[in-house]
Amino acid sequence: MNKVHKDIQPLEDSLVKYIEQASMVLQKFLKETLVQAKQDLSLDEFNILFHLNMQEGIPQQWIANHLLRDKTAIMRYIDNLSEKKLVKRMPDPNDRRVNLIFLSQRGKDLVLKLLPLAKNAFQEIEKNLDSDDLNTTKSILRKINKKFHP
Amino acid sequence: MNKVHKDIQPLEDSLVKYIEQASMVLQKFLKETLVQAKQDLSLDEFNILFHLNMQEGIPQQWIANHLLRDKTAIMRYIDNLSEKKLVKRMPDPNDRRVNLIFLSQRGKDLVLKLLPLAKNAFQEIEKNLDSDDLNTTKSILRKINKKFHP
DNA sequence: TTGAGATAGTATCATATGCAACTATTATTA
DNA sequence: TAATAATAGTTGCATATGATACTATCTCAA
Repeated sequence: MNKVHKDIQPLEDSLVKYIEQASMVLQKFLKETLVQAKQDLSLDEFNILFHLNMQEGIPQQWIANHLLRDKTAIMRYIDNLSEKKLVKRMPDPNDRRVNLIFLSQRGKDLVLKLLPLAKNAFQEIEKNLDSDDLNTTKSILRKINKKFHP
Repeated sequence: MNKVHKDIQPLEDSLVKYIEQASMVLQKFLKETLVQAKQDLSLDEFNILFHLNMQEGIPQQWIANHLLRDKTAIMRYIDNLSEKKLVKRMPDPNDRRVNLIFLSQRGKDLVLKLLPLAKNAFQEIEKNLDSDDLNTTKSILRKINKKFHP
């Protein structure tokens, strides 16, 4: 663990690497938060519930695009959430191919219960970081996201 | 897809969300780059090869810590890379529990071949982004990574 | 209006991944 | 020193995930 080739070192200091690392450590942190809250939910399921709290009646495919996941994965998450009576599928009257996903009352209650936890976790992440720098970071990441997922 | 609850909207604009998204779109982009290069390598395997090019003779556990993956995953990657004769395991003379991983000549050649591709991809990602802002972003992400993975 | 192609959701399969248990070895401490 | 704990690597198992192919429905153009 000694020899270091300097001409390759720059890849180590790359934005990509930092993003990947941050993504992983934050996922672990958020997973632990969910475990501590004793919720048997994956991060994606959690995410779906929060989306539904903002926008009810969205098609599975829309969720898949938004979360950048395969639609089969979304399908299974909705299956699980549905079994837990947290969401329900309703046929779209305008397009019979589509299921619109809605939160059940139980789902709404759960989101309201988890919201403070999520906010705490998010605040914990941004704590002690300069707010101008945070905005710069968000702006850069937004640009990257738009560029590669227009 | 119409009603939006404003009090929850802030979670949408969170740093975490941007990081997760960026991580996903960049992973997809880099995977495609690897596919186009006709290399049957996972991103993690690719990553391991690059690490080894900088620091030869590292234990599997060290790679696992550094890449934030389970050691069993690393084990399997090393198995694969080993079958492809890109790396070799050597017993650590100072600690007989440890395997030190080395690049083979074949592995070194492959890294040298892939290095320009990686650099291109990385430049493509950072293209048209203000370099001061990029540095700010890296700094913020470094702080987050250090905080959650000390 | 009809037929080709696109799209949403689903089922199936192969693979990837993480967890827990196990072995061999090393470190710690009583 | 002897006994206990910790660590690296491995194996097996359960689950997660993505690719593919399929059905039903819709869109669009000839």
